Amino acid sequence: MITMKDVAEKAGVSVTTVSRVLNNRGSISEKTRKKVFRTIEELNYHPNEMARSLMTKKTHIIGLIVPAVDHPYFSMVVDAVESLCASSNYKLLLCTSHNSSEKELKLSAMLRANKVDGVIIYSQKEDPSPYMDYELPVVVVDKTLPGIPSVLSDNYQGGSLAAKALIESGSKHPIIFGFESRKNSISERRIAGFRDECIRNGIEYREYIIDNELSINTDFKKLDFLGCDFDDHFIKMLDMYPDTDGIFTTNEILASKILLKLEKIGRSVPDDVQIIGYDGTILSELMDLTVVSQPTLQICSTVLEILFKRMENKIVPSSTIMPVSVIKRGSTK
Amino acid sequence: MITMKDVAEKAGVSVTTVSRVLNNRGSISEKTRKKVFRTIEELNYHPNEMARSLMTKKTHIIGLIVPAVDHPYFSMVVDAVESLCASSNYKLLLCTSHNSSEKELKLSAMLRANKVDGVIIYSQKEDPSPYMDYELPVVVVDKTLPGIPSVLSDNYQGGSLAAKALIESGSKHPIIFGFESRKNSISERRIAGFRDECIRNGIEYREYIIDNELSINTDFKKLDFLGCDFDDHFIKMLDMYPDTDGIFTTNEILASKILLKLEKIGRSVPDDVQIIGYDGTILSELMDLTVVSQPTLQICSTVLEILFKRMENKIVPSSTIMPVSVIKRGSTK
DNA sequence: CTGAAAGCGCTAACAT
DNA sequence: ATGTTAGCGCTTTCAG
Repeated sequence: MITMKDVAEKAGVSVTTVSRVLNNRGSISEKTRKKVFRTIEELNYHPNEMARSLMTKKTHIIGLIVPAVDHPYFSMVVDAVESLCASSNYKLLLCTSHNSSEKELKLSAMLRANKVDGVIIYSQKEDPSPYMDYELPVVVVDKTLPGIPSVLSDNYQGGSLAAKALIESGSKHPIIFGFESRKNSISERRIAGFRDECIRNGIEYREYIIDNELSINTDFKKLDFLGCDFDDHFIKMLDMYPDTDGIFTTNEILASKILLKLEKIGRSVPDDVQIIGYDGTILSELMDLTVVSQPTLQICSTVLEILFKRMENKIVPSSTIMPVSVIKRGSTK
Repeated sequence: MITMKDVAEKAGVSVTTVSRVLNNRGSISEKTRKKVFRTIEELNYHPNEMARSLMTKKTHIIGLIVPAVDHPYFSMVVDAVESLCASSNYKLLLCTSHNSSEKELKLSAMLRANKVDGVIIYSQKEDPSPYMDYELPVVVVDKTLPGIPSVLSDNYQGGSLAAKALIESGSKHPIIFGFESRKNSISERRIAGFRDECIRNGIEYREYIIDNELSINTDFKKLDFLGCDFDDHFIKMLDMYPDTDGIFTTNEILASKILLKLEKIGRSVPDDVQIIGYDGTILSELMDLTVVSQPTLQICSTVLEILFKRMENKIVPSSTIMPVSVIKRGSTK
């Protein structure tokens, strides 16, 4: 392995000079600069960023913890964060927590040990204490954690917009179908928004919520919970509320499943039943699904903006809420 | 920031001893070990992995370059690689090349500078020379590059299986619809397999290939090429071949678009026209699409296996081909 | 069983 | 304009 020392010796200068040439610091005669660059070429030398980091105490690496990458929404998030990092000359160390709070803790410790410059977490934790004396700038997303800056989209508004969209396009008996309503979760806010909007419009509020420890993200591929799979739950719901003519789900995957299932049992979408999902990834586009769309790119760029500010010890908002919007497609009238 | 020196001083031992305790090397009296661990706790000390890497010359980081994360197939890949890395105690530095050969080059140089232990590339390059004197172990995926170990799925077989599936379920006039047939590309192999299988079965080979510099991955969200969008091309194809009763596309996104489009223009799937896509991500599952499915997890684990071997300077196969299979769903009979 | 000293590859005062 | 020296936080001989 070629080091700066090798270059210095071969070029007949000191390592400091080589360092100066490379970092464009101080003043160097054009002659030595040329010579150094030539030797660098000849030796095919590449500076060691790790060694540099050890001195500068900056790795230019951002750590990102998401529940899974293999999920349309988070793949969008990861893509956005990576692109934004790259354009600010940062690199991305990517971790998946698989919705495990313990894994998240281990990963954040690992990121600290690896001296990343900042961390973004789609957190599972309810307890902020591990991040209080964490030493590293952190931003949590899709959740508020006391004392930690957070960025969320307006989930309450999302639920409300969904109800409004359904009602405005003629649904008399809308229902929300989904899972997980832990206090303070994003699902819970979406549900609340939906409920309140129904009530405001004088429409009976209906829900079919599968209260499950496994959230959608853990096992979104199976969608199999409490020993009872999606089909069973869905049929059960239709039995309970046979006059259902509008369904809101707190994510797109479930909405897609429902779309398919309804067609299979001979109920037409959107004429018979309307569907509105949540997220706004490529999936909803390809399925022609009406959705509440999150401004993912803007969310991520806000997150990074805040993280970068925190890295410079600037004051940042303790919480930032981004507005959502409805994208109307073929699953609603 | 707490360093080993702080721990050593407070515990009244040398840094060597602290290092030994941490790495479980040499022999340490139970008493000092206890004392050191206690001090570490008290001081909330966390070893600096960067500094350690500088000595050990191992970062335990793997670099991965994919065209995009925001794509169902690659999000699956990234998820698989990350999980496999994590279970081998490696971390993942994720990069996107956006199908640019120059970006790929810059990224691979960056990864080398950051002293990752190995690199996995979904490469865009035709020229292997940058990776010949790269110093780092590399594995390329979905492409062969002379002199660089590669892992691919059997794209020819995939095309052939697609044709076979279509023909066996009654298609008399199958066609392949897609883009990019650059020599040696994976699409080209899929097309070749499809063509040969048609010929073997005495069926007229038909294709509608949009030969485009922009590959599917670059702009898969728009699917808009040569100033002519998907709809135009698709309608043009149906005009050219009105008796089409089976369509094979070299990816799932296109297949999904086609599925929707056919329904819109009143042609029923699979009764009127059958569709078979390629990849086998969550998308095909949700769209109830028959596909040629890649064994993504196995591919990724093979890639890592080879990479780890290369990192130990073991001999590895120059190329490994994995078999694909058809998953039958609702878009074929 | 423990410590002193050297050094990983680089940057940053401080000289000259 | 350039070199000398002293580290960054850690591991690793080599002594004792």
